[in-house]
Amino acid sequence: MAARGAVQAHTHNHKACIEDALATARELCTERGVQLTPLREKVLQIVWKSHKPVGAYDVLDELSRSHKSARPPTVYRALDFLMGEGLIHKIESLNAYLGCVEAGAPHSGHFLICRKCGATEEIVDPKLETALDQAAKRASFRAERQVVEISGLCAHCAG
Amino acid sequence: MAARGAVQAHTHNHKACIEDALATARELCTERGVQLTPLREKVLQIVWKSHKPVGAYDVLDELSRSHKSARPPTVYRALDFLMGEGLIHKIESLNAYLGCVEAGAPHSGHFLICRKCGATEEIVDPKLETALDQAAKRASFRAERQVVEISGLCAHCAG
DNA sequence: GAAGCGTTTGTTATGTTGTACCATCGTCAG
DNA sequence: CTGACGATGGTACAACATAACAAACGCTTC
Repeated sequence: MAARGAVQAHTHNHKACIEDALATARELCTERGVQLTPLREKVLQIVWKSHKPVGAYDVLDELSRSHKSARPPTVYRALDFLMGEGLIHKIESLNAYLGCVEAGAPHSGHFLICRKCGATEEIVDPKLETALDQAAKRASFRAERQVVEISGLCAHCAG
Repeated sequence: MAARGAVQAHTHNHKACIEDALATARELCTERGVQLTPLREKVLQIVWKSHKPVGAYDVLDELSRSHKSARPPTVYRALDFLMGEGLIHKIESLNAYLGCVEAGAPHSGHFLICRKCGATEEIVDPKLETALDQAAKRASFRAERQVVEISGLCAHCAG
């Protein structure tokens, strides 16, 4: 199995990566007694097609090929479900969605977004978690959700 | 003068706070040889009316009172200018804009957003900066911009 | 003061992202 | 059977943002 949390978008076996994500999603939904319907699974698959965040309307375009009746609410409902189950994240600075590499563990994701190639890596970094918690604590703030999106150039594009 | 970087939205003298921000903006623009026109200054003032992020269309509504010809591009151009000069920040998770408490020092802002009262505090935390830089570095990523938006409950609303 | 230029603003239209709302359909418990 | 619930179908619209071009303004130069 591919290492999680440190996926190298430019070098890994992506087919296995998608399969892995879908299998994990199926397991989690079964455990939780929620329905990963064909529609939802298809949307999850579309989001996982690359390691680049994908817009809701791009999902819609792709989804329309197999689900002619798909409309914006169709997509947003599926995306909301998937986010609720922690299977995807929304990248706020791009208004786009990305498969979660740590599905099952409830968390806000932290992302490195390459502005050149678009590849976006979800990082899991305990030190960063701690620093964020501490920063909130110092301000007497009760943190519930963290949006951390660092954009710049990935190792590949920075050359 | 109010402490910067640790403004307590529920307790401070906000009139002085706005005046201070506008004065700083005027100085900076003069130094830089860019024009803080009446329109731009008015938009800056509107954004600073509270410590809550304000949407572009809310700015438009308010701006329309004095500038009848104001349209969406009017507002977005002013907001773009103000962001370019580092006088305001965009809160990506809310699609809204907030006055910058550290105008003059180029930086990505880090924010604590109360989901109950909406008050949003820009924090300046060197440890957090370092943790973010380190996280990017560990992934061989060349960071250019950081979006850090922590939402939850402020000290006031958490009781 | 007229011509040329860059910056700012006016103006219309449109593109992109996201939701409200109600109808329909299937499944399952009572 | 029927009522409740979750999922999907479908229409319309709200909210956020930009493209493209015209007009006005200040400045310099001749």
